[in-house]
Amino acid sequence: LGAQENHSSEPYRNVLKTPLKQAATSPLVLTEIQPDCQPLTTPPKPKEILPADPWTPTSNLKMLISAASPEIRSREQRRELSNNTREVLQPKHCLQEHLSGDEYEKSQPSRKEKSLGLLCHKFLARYPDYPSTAENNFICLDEVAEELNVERRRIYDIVNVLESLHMVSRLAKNRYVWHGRHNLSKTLQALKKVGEENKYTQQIQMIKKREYEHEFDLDGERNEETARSFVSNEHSEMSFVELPGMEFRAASVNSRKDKSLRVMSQKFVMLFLVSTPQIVSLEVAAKILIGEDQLEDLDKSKFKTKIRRLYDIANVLSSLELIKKVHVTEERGRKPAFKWTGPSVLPNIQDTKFEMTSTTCPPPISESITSKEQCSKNLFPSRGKQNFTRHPSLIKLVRSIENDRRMIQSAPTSPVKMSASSDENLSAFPSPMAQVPAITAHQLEGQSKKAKEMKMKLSGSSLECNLSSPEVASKPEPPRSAALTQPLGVCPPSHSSLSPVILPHTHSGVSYAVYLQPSQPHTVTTYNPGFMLQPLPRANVTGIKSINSNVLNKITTVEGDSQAATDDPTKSLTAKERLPIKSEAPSQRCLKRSQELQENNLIKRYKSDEESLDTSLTFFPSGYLIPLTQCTHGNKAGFANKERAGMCSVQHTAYSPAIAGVIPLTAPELKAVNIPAFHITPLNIMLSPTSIAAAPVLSNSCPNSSNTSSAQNPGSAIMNFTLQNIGLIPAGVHVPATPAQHTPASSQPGTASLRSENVNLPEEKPSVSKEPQEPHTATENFFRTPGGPNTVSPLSANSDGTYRISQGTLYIPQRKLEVSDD
DNA sequence: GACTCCCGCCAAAGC
DNA sequence: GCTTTGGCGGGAGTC
Repeated sequence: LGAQENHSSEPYRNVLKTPLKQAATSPLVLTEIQPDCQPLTTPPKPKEILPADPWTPTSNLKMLISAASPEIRSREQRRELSNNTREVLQPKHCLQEHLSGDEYEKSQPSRKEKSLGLLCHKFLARYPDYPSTAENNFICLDEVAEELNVERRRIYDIVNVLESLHMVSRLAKNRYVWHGRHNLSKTLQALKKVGEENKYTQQIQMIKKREYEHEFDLDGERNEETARSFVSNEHSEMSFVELPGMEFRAASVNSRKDKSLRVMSQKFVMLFLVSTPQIVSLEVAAKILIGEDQLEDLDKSKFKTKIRRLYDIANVLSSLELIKKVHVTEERGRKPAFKWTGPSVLPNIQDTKFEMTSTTCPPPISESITSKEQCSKNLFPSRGKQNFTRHPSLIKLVRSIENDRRMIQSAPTSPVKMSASSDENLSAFPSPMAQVPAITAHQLEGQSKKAKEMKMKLSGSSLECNLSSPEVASKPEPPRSAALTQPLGVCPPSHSSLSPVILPHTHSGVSYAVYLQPSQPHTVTTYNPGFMLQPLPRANVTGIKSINSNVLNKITTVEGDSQAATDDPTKSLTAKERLPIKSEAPSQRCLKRSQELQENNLIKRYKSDEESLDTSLTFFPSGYLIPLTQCTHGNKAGFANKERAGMCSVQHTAYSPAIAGVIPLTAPELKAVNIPAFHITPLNIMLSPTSIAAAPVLSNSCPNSSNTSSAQNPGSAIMNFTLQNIGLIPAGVHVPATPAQHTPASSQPGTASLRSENVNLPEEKPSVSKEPQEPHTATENFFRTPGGPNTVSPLSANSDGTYRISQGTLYIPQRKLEVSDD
């Protein structure tokens, strides 16, 4: 068939392009004016023209686009041309015979002229973006293929991608219906949501992390944790995301769904929608798609095939002007990538509403999960299978999150008003879409929701900490003390005047984030030995946030688009969720490499990325919140109660969506990673009593925290005393706390003392404790000397009343900061 | 030599 | 059993 098609179409093609090759207008213009084009006239003999006037790609492009327009030729005319094609077939053959091989070759349209993108342009030119229902929007593949002079196979490529966006839908054999862009916004919203739920952001980060580690892998070892993640998702797959009323009925859709161009297209789009900036390299996309297939698919041929398909998809998406090709320059050179240029997909309004209110009055759970089910069909077909990025240890966390969520939602003070008018998604995804297994969707939702809740709370409680987020920054600044009354605290994602630094525990599991005064050098901690993390400018902070997206990305420039970075303010909030994937198996090697990278102009690159990432939110501003995450560390035992569990869940979600912070890690696993963003130099970290503000954040849930509700220890007392003294909590208000991190401060700007201790380490009093202790939990590991597991480094009191962190390791979500000695 | 991606084989699904 | 779909990868054109 293909041979026949080619055989007959080539002459036709020539007939079409000949009269148009002299068009002077640009392709785009031609596309616009096609409706006014006159019917094709009899083309001059190619023979006469070719020698003297060789076609240029541009002219051919113009010609082909124009030729493809349905307005140019009426159906009768097309039929006539088709007939003419047969008539001229013989002459063409004669031409071929008369022309030399080279000449005939030249007479053929160039490769570019036959590109899928161009073909798609022609295809799209046939139909209005927003067709009226009254119109006859049927598409007959045979007809289209004939009219566009291409094999039907090529039309399938286009249609499949269009199907993924619900711009067309299959009606019957060889027959489709054109929907145009009517469903596009809904589709994109659905895709974005599914993408978020599917943790594509984390997957991207994971891929980048792997790249990073591989690139600098000294011994060639594969990151076991990462590999395991891939394996665990070996059979993970995601089915086609449908919109109500547009479900696929053909068995073929499902039978080949796993590798369908449709599904691939949707996934590809999802990557853009969840990325910040919305630039996705083919390599990363291919790896993610492969990762969802099978681990063994990582072989080169499969990879190449995936890349081919992505090019196919990208060409169509480019024609739709949803993406645009760019290049990202990394350490290893230039890489092809695409930038999203389509419409901004606003956050799910329902979710937004939920975010805004759920902290105190979440909506009924059934309502909140509805859209999830509706927007994705069989997102996770196999409940037993794990999501791509979901580490096994996440399962428990997710469940606890859900339990907590349910509990919260069932609370008597939880009436949530859902704005019907704004809830487009609900109406957008009615019951027909409710095919997503509720549990997982719910779990995922719980995670994302909690993250959002945290964000909202933070934005409201952490003052102006989020300068890079206009929306957040503009919010009224609540009393500082209010932060303490809130169950959760979130680290402001970006540079702020108050940099969270310490997280003292409370018996209820609430820790506190202490922010460094803006005037203070945003020194967070030090890296041993003799290194210190130097604060980076805001842009750099952003870079830090995404050590994944930046450092790991190693993107230095984005060619072809000076505005590579997204600056859509609407993404600010969601960006908070896009925390880098937790370093699952960070190694010292990474740290070294980080330093190397640092020396290799990373800072400079961050600067170059400043613009592009300007609005990106980070969870690691220069003065930092030190989350004591360990909710899952060890287990559920850490969840002394649901409340705590919930808090922890939220924390995890907020600080490190995905697996970050939730995977039980051994001390060795808690090695530093993603450090490259910091400049490390020796320094003490101290906090001035007058320069700190505290916000409650999730506390750690020590596995052995059964005694967390026990009488307060000195650490708690000191913490309360300190908080009261600095006005962070009203006198009389007592924040029960387990002996944990405290926030002693000094008046010495630029330095801060940190303390960390575990409830189970009574000997580690908040004030002074120099007895090394084997870290048992993540919290303990927060301050651990690099020397070994038996070298917990508690704070030590200075003579001036400040506290000092001795050499050790400070863990921040997803990354470790080595604390050096004085 | 790497990047792009057209082309069409051929198998699965549909009818 | 024929037709429709569409996965797939060779290999050519382009950079």
